[in-house]
Amino acid sequence: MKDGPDLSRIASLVGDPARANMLSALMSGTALTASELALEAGVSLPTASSHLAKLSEGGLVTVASQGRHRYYALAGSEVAAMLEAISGVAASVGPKRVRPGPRDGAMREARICYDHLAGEKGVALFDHLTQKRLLKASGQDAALTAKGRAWFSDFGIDIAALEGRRRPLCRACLDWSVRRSHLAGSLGAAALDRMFALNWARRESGSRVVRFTPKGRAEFERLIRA
Amino acid sequence: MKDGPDLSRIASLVGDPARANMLSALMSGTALTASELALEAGVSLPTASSHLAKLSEGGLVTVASQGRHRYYALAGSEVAAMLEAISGVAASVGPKRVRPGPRDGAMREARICYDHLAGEKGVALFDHLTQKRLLKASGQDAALTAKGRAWFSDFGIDIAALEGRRRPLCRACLDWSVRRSHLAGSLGAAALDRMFALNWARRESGSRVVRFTPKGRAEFERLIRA
DNA sequence: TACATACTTCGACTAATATCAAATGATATT
DNA sequence: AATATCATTTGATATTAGTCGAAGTATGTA
Repeated sequence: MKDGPDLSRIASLVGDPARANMLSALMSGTALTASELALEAGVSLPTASSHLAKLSEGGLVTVASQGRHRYYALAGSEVAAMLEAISGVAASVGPKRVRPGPRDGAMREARICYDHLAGEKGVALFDHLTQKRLLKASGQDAALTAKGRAWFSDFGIDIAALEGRRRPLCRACLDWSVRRSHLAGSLGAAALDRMFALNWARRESGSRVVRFTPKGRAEFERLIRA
Repeated sequence: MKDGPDLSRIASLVGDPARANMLSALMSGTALTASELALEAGVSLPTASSHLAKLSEGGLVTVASQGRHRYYALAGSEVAAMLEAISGVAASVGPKRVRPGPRDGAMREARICYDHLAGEKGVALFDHLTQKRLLKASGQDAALTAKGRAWFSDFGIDIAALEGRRRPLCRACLDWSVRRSHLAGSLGAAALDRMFALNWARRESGSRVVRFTPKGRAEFERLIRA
């Protein structure tokens, strides 16, 4: 039938285990060097380089040369959304999860999705926002209400500064672990940054896990109960 | 890192051109036989059969034997949503669309997405519903308001009958051609059925295109202007 | 200039898989 | 029963694509 865009070209890029591992690693939102990605994928440097060339050629990742390093990153939040969608199917038709190890538990509670908070914590925040009518979501689009702007200002986020940019302020991103939405967009990124700044949580190095401090957990609870 | 579910397993299933064509064809929502899918994919019957076995094994399609035919269909709306997400990336990083032929134009205006209406018409309906507060959408989830229930009843849809089933009533599905959401779920399917019953539109055989009649176009306009 | 680090390209090997013809199995029609 | 249709299985082939060692390029450091 040949309708629509070429599915298989994109899908086959994700279809190789080494490349899928690299993309998964890049879901952390941080740009990584070719060596780091090689390690992540468990392949040699030349192999990784070849894969990265394909991903780059295919438009799934971007590359930025900085000195003798080359930093690779996901090409955009659309790519991230696609990866989450595939993860969702993979989880549902699934590999009969043998045993959800402790790492999986932590990932499910809170993790980085590209550059914002995902997992149960992320979904809880999103639910609070929509329920209290601070955020009006419609499909993948979302918009702050007047009350919502005030709420985020109280939280210490300068919304006006974010609105200047090309990137949409609010976005709803579907969560593979919980099957519900969490807040993405520049506001989602800013919210996570703020939590890091407040020392509510910190990133676990070398993974997507976001680990909340006891104090942070309590403060977060208060935030979404208020 | 090996986190989350196995991306590459699912992606590689979509990554073969023959299989991708089959899945695209199944996006029409109708179940198709192995022979039809072989034709669609441009491969021999044995080859198609082998691909279908893989897709079935992988959980992307279901099969129902009926006499000497075996009808294949997408395993669920989750799979359909994933395919749309991949299409979205494919369209955006894109194949530099040479020339959007007439068929592409018709597909963009109105097409079947699994079993509901997609394209500009589908998005227009969804926008109307949320704007008039007939539907409350939050991420991928959506729910009818009281006003919304009345509205759909007026349109001739028995909502109570739909609610009995396991399938969610309302769902927001992201549209690759327009990059916005349209109405999915059992209600989305019922709405499209109703339009067919009212003779507002009919399917173009052998494609996903939904072609509106002049009368149907006018009635549809009135419906979402009211 | 010499040397080290980060990465890519080249070349050869290997493994995986898409492909179809022919045979087999299963179901309907006569 | 005999025959025709639809589909899967088998087996054999060919192409693709992932893999890494070795060599080459580019950038930073001594």
